[in-house]
Amino acid sequence: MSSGNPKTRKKILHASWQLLEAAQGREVRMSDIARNAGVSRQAVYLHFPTRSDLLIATTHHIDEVKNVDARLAKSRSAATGMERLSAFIEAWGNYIPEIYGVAKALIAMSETDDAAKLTWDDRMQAVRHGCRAAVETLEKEGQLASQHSVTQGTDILSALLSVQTWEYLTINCGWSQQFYIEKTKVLARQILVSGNPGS
Amino acid sequence: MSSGNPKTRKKILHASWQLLEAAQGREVRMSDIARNAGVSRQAVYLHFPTRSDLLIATTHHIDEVKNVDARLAKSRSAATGMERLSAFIEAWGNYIPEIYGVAKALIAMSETDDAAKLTWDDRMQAVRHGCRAAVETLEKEGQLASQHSVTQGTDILSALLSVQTWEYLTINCGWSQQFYIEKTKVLARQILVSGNPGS
DNA sequence: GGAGTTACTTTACACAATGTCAAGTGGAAA
DNA sequence: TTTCCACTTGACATTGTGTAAAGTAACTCC
Repeated sequence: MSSGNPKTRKKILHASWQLLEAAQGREVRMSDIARNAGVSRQAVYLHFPTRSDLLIATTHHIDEVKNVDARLAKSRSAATGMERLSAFIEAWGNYIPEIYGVAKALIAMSETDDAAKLTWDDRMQAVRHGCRAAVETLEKEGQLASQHSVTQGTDILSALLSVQTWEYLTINCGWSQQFYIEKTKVLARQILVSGNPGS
Repeated sequence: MSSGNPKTRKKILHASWQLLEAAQGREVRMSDIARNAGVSRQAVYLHFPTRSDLLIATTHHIDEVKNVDARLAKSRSAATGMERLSAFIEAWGNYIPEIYGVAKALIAMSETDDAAKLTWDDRMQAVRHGCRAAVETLEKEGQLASQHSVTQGTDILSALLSVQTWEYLTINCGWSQQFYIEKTKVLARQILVSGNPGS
């Protein structure tokens, strides 16, 4: 963060982002990123001491550009728990494909790198907060299905909204993005809302 | 398969299995496996030309020892769709922790190795078959929730029973194995069974 | 305008892990 | 006794990450 020209830093982050999205997180080397950014491999290491640092910075960079926080926060203004649930599923669910490549790389890195794991866990924590807010609202309205506590409902909803589940349903099962969003809303209602009004 | 003493092969497979389970799939090198098996690193390469081959063989070896097929098939003898659902969730859900370490390694390998990907996809296909059989039975009984088709129900159930979802709920959320099984049964009923009798 | 600073390039190398190669060994079978 | 088999030993190629050090071009400050 301290050393180097911010313009070069941005060039590197942009190249990293672009390549990771294009390759869906796979087989993107430091040298590929350097070449694509039009700088030497060592310039990358001047800005980001390790691959993990670069992946983490790329994640934060995308968050900033795409303004995730604001997008997720929007769901908080919904009036009812049901609306809040839908709004959050839309906000996060539609964000996943935009970060999928980088997320994949970061998840893979998490297996061996603690800093990467912290960054990803932090991200998941933010999603959990959104989930919990929706589930808590349902509970206050007396609408939460009796089968689950607030915490359990949060666990289940965030599992449903995990990148891994998104990946399985869209990429492996062939669901379209729109279908994934609609279906996830239906599932969340079936699971979390008492009386279960369905689709 | 052709060359080498079958006893040595088994020693290697056993060491591989043991180490992968202990390390939960992370940071297990060919040399670690060789040392643990009491053979030279090159002996491992004589039996398994690549790391991917060894992981694949280890997966098959565990399946054989643990007799997965028989365990999964057992659910097919259940009378009703609901019972079939429960039996399959128990059979597969309780198998996951037994293969988790090797599964993790194989999934990681799948990112870069086509043969590993084929092996893992094949495994997932077997799970899907079990899921589909249960969902189809529900449908024939007129019990399948109207929100989902057989294929969609299969997609959802297999997502719920994925290793990744198991990992998230047990390891990240702290659910016990037993709780995971019971909760997954409740979820499957909420999602798939019309009228939704609950827990 | 010369000295120093900054940001980057170039080149070289250390290191870890996979995978290859070839010569050697020890025991069992012909 | 010779031959073969299964394995060992040790050397090496390759790929990717990360480090180190010298060089360069532009810009800044007296």
